[in-house]
Amino acid sequence: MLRTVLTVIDRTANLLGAVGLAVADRIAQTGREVLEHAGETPAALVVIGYDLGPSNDQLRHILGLSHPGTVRLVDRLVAAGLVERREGSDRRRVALYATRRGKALRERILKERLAAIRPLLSPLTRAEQDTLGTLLGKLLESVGTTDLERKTLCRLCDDRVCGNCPIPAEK
Amino acid sequence: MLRTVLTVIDRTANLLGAVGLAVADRIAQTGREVLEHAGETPAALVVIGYDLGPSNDQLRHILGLSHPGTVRLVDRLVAAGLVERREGSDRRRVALYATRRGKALRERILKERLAAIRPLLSPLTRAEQDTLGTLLGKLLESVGTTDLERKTLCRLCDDRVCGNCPIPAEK
DNA sequence: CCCGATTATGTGCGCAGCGCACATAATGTC
DNA sequence: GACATTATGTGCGCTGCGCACATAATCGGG
Repeated sequence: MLRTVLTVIDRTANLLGAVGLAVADRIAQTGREVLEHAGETPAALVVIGYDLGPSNDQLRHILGLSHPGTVRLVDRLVAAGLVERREGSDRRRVALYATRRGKALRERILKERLAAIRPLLSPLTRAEQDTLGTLLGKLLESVGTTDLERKTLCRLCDDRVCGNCPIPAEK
Repeated sequence: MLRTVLTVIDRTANLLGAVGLAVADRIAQTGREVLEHAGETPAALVVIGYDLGPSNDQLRHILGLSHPGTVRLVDRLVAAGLVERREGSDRRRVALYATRRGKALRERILKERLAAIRPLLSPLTRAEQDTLGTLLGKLLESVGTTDLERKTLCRLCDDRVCGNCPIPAEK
């Protein structure tokens, strides 16, 4: 009996795993198409594009990369003309800002990402979509305890379509 | 008004994107920890482990990789002693099978994957988890139209906790 | 006020994962 | 039996990333 209950829970977990994989696959593909770069590069552009001028180190923590990996990633974005390094509050820090072109591509990433996910919801009725949204919201609240974790979680989000996203919220 | 409705839908899509990213991150991490290999390598071991002796080419389509990429991936699995190449039905084909060690690691991957996802469901009540499962199931039904797409979708699934998974179902 | 600890960035180097172009072997087809 | 088709494997290079190390700026205590 207990066995059955556990199996049911795990069935849901397994389904969540499959959906998560499908979603991540689609997001990664749009990232490659729009940016011609993979890995955490799209997320980096989204985070930098909030215009808060994050340092290399802040970015690194959000993306969950090593420090050299982050430097090289920014190198690539700079070489592509999408990001520029400005002087930070401190003479050691850099402040990262998206260029005009970078912001335009960032817009496309966010737009295409939503466009890639949206069709997955189409088999559900409006009411079911609402229910799903509520459940996912509840689920997400408990995922990120620290502010950093929540920023990592939302590193590819479009904060304009989602109330109180943690990244731009706290300057 | 229409604007508002669209925003609500996109809010759900955005939340799904965040959850999907969180799930995929966790799955990828367990893959690295267990296997010390990243990318599609864990999925390959899971697919091969169904003991149907897939060819290199069948595997490649499921994983969505190029053919040389798949060969090298299998090379790595063979080098690690997790997979062996046997003679296929045809003298050109290879039939891939997991070794004893490969099967053991595959078990760990599946187990750790579920263990990584399960905590995400904990903020939901049992009833809510049930509802979520139903919604996700409905959503998944429409994702994979072809048999191949469904195999790709389920390439990391534990079919034992999830009724009618398409991969082992059709021999 | 200066000197060591800390913080932040950048570099040399290498490795994993993957794709393109090409080579080779086995099987169908006419 | 010649030729397209199918399936695997190789040479080569590129992207994304981490480790170890170097360097510059700031902080903190004597």
